[in-house]
Amino acid sequence: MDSFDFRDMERRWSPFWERMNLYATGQDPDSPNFYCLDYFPYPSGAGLSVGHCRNYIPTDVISRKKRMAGVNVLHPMGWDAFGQPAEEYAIKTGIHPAEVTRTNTDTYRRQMKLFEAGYDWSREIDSSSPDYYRWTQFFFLLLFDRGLAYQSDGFQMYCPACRIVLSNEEAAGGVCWRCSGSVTRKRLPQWYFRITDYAQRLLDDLSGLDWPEGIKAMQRNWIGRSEGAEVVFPVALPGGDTLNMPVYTTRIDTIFGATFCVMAPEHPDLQAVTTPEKRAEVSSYLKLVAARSDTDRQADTGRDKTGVFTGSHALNPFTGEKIPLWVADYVLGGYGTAAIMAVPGHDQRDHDFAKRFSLPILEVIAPEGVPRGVDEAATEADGILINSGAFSGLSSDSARHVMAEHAREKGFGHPEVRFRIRDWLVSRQRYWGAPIPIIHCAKCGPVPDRNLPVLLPDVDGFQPDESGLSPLARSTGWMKTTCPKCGGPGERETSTMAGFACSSWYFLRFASPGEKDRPFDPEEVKKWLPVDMYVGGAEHAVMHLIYARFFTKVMYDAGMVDFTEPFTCLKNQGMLLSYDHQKMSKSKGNVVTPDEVVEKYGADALRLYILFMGPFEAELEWSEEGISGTYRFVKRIWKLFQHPLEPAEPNPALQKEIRYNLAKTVRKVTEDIDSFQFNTAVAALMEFINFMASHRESAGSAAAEWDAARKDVLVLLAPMAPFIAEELWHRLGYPGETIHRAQWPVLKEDDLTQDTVEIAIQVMGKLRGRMTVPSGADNGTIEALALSNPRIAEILAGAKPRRVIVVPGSLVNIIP
RNA sequence: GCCGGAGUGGCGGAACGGCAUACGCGGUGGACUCAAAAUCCAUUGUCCGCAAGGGCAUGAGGGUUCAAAUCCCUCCUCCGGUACCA
Repeated sequence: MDSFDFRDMERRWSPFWERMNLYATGQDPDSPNFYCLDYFPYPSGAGLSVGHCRNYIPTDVISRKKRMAGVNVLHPMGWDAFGQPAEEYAIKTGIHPAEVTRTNTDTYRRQMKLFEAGYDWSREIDSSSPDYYRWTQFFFLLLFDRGLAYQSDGFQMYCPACRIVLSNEEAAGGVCWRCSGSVTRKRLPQWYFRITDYAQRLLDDLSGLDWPEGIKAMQRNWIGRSEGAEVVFPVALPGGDTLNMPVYTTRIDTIFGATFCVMAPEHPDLQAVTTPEKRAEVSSYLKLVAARSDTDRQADTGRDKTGVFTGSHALNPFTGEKIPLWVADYVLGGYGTAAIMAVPGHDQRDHDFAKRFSLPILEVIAPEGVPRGVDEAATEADGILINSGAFSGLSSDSARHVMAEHAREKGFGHPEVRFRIRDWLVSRQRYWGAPIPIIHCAKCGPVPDRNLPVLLPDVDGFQPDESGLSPLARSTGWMKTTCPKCGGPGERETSTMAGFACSSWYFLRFASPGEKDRPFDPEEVKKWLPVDMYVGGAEHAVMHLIYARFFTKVMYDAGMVDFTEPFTCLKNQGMLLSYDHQKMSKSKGNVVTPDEVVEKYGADALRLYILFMGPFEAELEWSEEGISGTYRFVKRIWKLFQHPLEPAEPNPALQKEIRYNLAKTVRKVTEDIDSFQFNTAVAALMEFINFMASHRESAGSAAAEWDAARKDVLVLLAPMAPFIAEELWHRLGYPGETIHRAQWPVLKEDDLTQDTVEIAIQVMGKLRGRMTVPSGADNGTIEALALSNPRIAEILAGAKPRRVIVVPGSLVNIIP
């Protein structure tokens, strides 16, 4: 018996498969196509941990199984290579980010090959290469030409630790997505993509996607559609003029209870409405607000509200009453119209504010028709309108329609749908990104530079400085150019694009990665896209996934693709915690690498453990004992397959049992892999191997069945443990160059029928016995057999059962 | 607060109306060994019992059903997301 040596197998088969080009993209025109994609990884200096394997091993298993089922598979890998860490490292060490990136991608690729993640490496892409980023720039211009890219000067989210501006998605919760540090605001001119134009479509199309509910819910929440009304409140200005101040409300039904209005500190008309007497007080309040970070301002919703009276009054167009206009930072500058009507009786935030500053509180909604008083707290529930003039008696729901229409007729408002999502800030004052292909001309304004790629120049240092300008601004030779439109002097835009721009179209590039004259070949894209199976972590619920959906819809509108959603089916792998119950991190020193695991237990054991340890989506913990279990499993298979077949008298019962168990296993493993239940697929294989091991001495009495079982079980095992499957396939002399091109076993339904079945006997729902009956037995026979069972007869003690329920093939329940 | 997801042996988990605890880990006893590792065999929810057998167990409490971990209602805990969005 040969001893088990996984290193020997890995040394032999890895190069063998590479030589035969096993993972090449399928090209059979008669077969269906399947595009299986992993999230575009950023190649960090830390390399891969076993946590990443929870992404890459399952997609590899799916791809292998599809290939064996005769499907053309596209399963590519590439690098989201632009980004801050490489640049930070470059700043520290002076090594060019391109070189850092090359080192890191080499490591990633090597590690992926270590556990035999089977990618078509001939399609590898790198978003930091000019061959790629010229097309990222092309898409920038596509958006620019369609009026979807614009420059604007406003307050941005800014991470002081990373020294970089952030999009709203990247600054969710007032926290930087990369460093988790708190975010401040900075006023800088920036480039935006008009994703808000697509808000409704981004929302509507979610419903048709086979994505985790949680991710869809997060996107709906982020898009944040609300239906309400805009109402104009005229404000008498100190100089005698009138300013029309629109406010947005979802509760126009409460407008008779509006006792004051509030502007956000950022409101553009704040200075105009501030009376001379209040000027000093308002400006010192603005200073106070500016000194507070956004996190302070937003995180603690329970803190005492602050604000200052502007001295002006607004006219409630429904009541004709003049109500004071305040400025307060609980009203946000970036949402709605940056001004609100405050209804303290029916909005708790307004209630808090009114209490603090002794403003009047009115009750205008009676929930379930009964006023309940609003002195202590606001009643936010819907109800019947009271104290609301002609509208009294209406329900909140109908009042919202009636009153918004009323406002429209009278010309002081209209129904309005608003979204929470903001435009996507894409420019970054950083070196290591795709340059924005725009030339600024004093005469023509921003002009597209269509001479792509606009190459990243070499610069002396990559360090961003406090000027808020990109390091590219220091490369004056590069920056100074001529305007493509008028030929006059022009200056290049020195911002680069956020990495999320690169990853918003990469899935298209994989269809035809070598295209020279266009971002992709439409024929190839038609063949492969949308992505059939997209797998990655849940952290990109809003960010990458919403940006990529937006890009796809823009391309659809431009007639470049014929689908509106890029990812048909999405799955999120669960996080893998380390053995100390904490997230793996370099600083905690608890990172487990695939390198050390493969060295000790081999790639097959690692792959099986990652699949077996628990449900694909669940958060799980790495365990050294756990992997020793799958390592033992691999060795058990090895031993079983070394066992010689001793000739013996045929045993039909055993033959049948083997066929039955094999068919059961084929069905279970096939279904479980297809539905991402890898843990139970491995368990089913373990059970079958255990079954075979317990019958190995008598295998000769069912030689044909035994051999068929060995062959099929190897094929079932092949996607999950490719090395041992290949090794044993060759040793046993099964046909074909490789097991990985063997036919996936076909389920033999007939083998699943058995002569007899075991039936559980319950009395009053409690298990009291078992019996074996012919599998075709009808309900009457089963009932009679159950009642005549001695143990059951004893329990019933001669009593005639009131009712008997028979579940064919499973159980019988007797109610005495 | 709101939105998602989850609570099952000592542990990871399986079963998602029909025999709870598959599979694995760990534990215990044994075989092999001078010994250990590796391997193999047996056993392993809990309580009562010598045993046969029985009682109790899927976060808590109700309900539907012949039958509930699974469906419905109320509540608790944990994880993730989000939060002054008018």
